[in-house]
Order: sequence, then structure tokens, then C-alpha cells
Amino acid sequence: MPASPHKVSDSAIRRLSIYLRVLGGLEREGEETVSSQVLADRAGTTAAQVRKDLSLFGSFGKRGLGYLVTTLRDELRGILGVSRTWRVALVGIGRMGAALLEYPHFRARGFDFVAVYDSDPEKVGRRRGMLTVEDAQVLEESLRETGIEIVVLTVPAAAAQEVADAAVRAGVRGIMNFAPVALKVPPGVRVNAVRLTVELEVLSFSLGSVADRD
Amino acid sequence: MPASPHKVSDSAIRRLSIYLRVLGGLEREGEETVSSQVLADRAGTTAAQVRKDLSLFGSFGKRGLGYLVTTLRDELRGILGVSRTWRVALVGIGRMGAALLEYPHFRARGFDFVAVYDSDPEKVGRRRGMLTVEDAQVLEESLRETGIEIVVLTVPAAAAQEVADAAVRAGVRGIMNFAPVALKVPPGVRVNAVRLTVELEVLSFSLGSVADRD
DNA sequence: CCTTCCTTGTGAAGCTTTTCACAAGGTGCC
DNA sequence: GGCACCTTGTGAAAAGCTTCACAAGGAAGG
Repeated sequence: MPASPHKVSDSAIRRLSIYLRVLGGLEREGEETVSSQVLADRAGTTAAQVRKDLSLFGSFGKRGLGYLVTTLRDELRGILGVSRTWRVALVGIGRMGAALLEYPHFRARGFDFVAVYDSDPEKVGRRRGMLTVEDAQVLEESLRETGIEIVVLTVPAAAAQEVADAAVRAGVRGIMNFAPVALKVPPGVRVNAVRLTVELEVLSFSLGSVADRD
Repeated sequence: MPASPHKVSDSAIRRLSIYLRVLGGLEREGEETVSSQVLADRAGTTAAQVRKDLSLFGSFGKRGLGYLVTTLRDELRGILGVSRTWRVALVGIGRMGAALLEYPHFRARGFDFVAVYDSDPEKVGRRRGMLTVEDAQVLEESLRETGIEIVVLTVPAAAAQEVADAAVRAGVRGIMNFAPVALKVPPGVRVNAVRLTVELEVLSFSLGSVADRD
């Protein structure tokens, strides 16, 4: 029952996040228990994989019965660090930024946008939902003051590294990067890139090759 | 020099797509050749990985010199199937859908939205850029007629499976799914899920554990 | 209480992906 | 033309991830 395993793979964490989503659905449906098999089906993986993933963090199931939906959900929340609310900043409010700002699933899962920045004078000072767009010039100082730890980057590729540098100087340790560029950050800072074009090109490749299965 | 390797991993294809992006940048900068080392740095991987990935499809480099930027770019385009233009449909035009419709990198890389659907009567018939929003009711027939092969899904989770089924019946073979639900599709159809909340939760996990390197 | 049935947790095996290390091939300068 | 230097392509080793298979634990019913 490893409390904090030395090394857990990224793909395992991704799946845990998916299990968490599935458990929310099961709970809403009124299910009290769930087997690794059912969880796997809904998450798009295998029962063995589910059990192995969970076993990385402990023994949460009951043999012969399965997992208690609510209990497991709480455990996963704890593991993933989403029992708390995360204060998140958005930098770059183009169409994509605006869409993310309103994306309902973020808030529902504990990620709250509490600041928005842009460098366009036209946009600075405007209201966006509950927030006022701040000048990107003050980003570093402002982030430091508010103690924000996660930043979502939806700025043009040319500006991304510069913004990331400022964010890191301000103490940010997690960056979700939508700009099509590989960011360089010091150890201890984690970047998660969302590469939308890559996703489409993967599809394009699959369609181009002779029909694979699934 | 495998022309069509039996099995290439998804992660390798993802990286090829990233190399393609990097090559575009190098070309704009006027570089004529590039070494696996430089390509790796810009793509965020290692030189050995770059060479291995490319070797899955052929020998594109010149020893002692590196790779010809333009040539390699063309080769990668061919491999990924983006020498051609792909006609893509968008289903569900909320904020996220609207943002994707205008996302400049899609068109620049050969993915053209040629149809938009929504089930909201308020939205049907409206113009969106160059397109008119069509009723989701006619989706299946309309997709079949236009011979569209790729669909981007930005509908609520509850509607996603239904829409996917209709798209598959219409002959669609690739789906980029933004809805937080695992789609079931028959063999031969490829689904690529974009899980934005998962990406944030991976960050949350990393920040919660004792500071990992990078 | 005992038997049957079900489901977990997990070492071990199997498979995939990445990294290593070096021979071979080319370039360019002298 | 020859030599020094650079970079690729690639088997082989290492590392990492997934699947397998089964013992063990627990539930439920008689």
C-alpha cells in the first residue's frame, strides 16, 4: 500500500483522472459499488489495468464486491490533488482563451480562473465574466501577489516562452500550454502541452494507412 | 526502408507531427539543413529518438550533414497524410466549437472546416464565418453527401455517442472528440479524445507530489 | 457453518518503447 | 587526394508499461 509511490507513469495518472470522471457519472446514476470491469468499460480500458492503476496507490476495493463509488471517488480526488480548489490564471484571451474561461468542466472539477491577462490594449480593462482583463505587463508581479500556481497559456507561439518565463519567475509551477511551441522551463515546473493540430494529424495518419483495427 | 511499417506507435506519430511543425519554423528562418540534435531540441525530445522515429519510414538524412529541411518536411507531410487537404465537419457550435472553427493552425495545416452542425434551432441557419450552421437532424445524410471523413465533436457529453453513431453511419472514419465521454465505435473508425480536464488534473497531481524534476 | 461464487490485488511474463553506442557514409578543408 | 570531423541509421540493451493468471479475501444463501 504505497502512500506516495516513487514514480508513477503519466499514462496511469491520466487514467486515474478518467476513472474519476466515470465515478462521478456512476454516482449520479445512483450506483453504490462498481467492479473494475465496469469501470474499465466506461473508461475505455481493461479491468486488469484499472486494478493495477489503483494498486499503485493503495487497496481501495472489497473482494467479491468491487469498489464503493463514493469512497473511491474521494480517494482519487485526494491522489490527484483536486480535493482542494486550484486558482488558475489565463494568459491570452483570444477565442480559445475565451472558450476555456467559460468551459464548465474546469470549475466543476476544482479549477477556478481567478485572473486573466492579455497584452492587447483593446482588451485590457474589459470585463470577462467575473474577471477584468489585466495587462500582461504586470503579469509577473500580479501572479506573485496572488500566489497562483497554475497558468493556462493561450497566447501566440512567438510570445509563449516569454510569458512562461515570467510565470515561472512569479512562482508558477504548472503550465497548460496551447501555443504550438515547446516551452523550456526549469526543473520543478511542469508543462502540459495541448497540441490540437497533432491530434488531427494523428487522425489523418490513421486514415491514410490501410484501415487499422479500432 | 519500410514503406508502410506494420505497426507504428501512436507516440511516434505524435512526434512526427511535432517535427513537421518545427520544420515549418526552420524553413521560415531560412535554414536549409537540420541535424537530429537541433530537431530534437526544438521538439522537446532526444536526437536518438528523432532518428529512430524517422527510420521507421525511411532514410531521409545525409550523414555528416543532417536533413534537408524542405525535403524532410515534404516527406513527413506524405507520411502523415497532410499533403492533401482534409474536409472536416464541426458538430456542436458552443464556445469551444466556435474557437476551433477559427483556429488558424487547422487551415494552415490542411484541415478545412466545410460544414457546421448544431441542434439548437436558435443557431441553425446562422452564418459562421464562411459557413451556415446546419441542423444536426440532417447530419447523417449531409455528411454522406459531402463525403466528409473527419468530424470534430464539441457537443455535450450526453449527445456525443448519438452523434458519433450517425457520423459513423455516414462513413466518417476519424473523430476528434472533445466531449468528456468514451465513445464506442466499430473497428476501422478512429477516435482521438481531447481531455482538457485530464490535462489539468495531471498538472494538479504533479504539483501535489513532492517536486519532481521537470 | 459451510459451500459456492465473485472480485480484488499482485508477482511474473510478455510486449513495447526508449536509450545506447558505434560502424558507416559524407563533407569540406588543406 | 587525403584527412579530420560530423552526423546518420540501426542492432542491441535497457527501461517501462500492460497483460496474464491465480491465490486470497469476502459476500450470500442455505
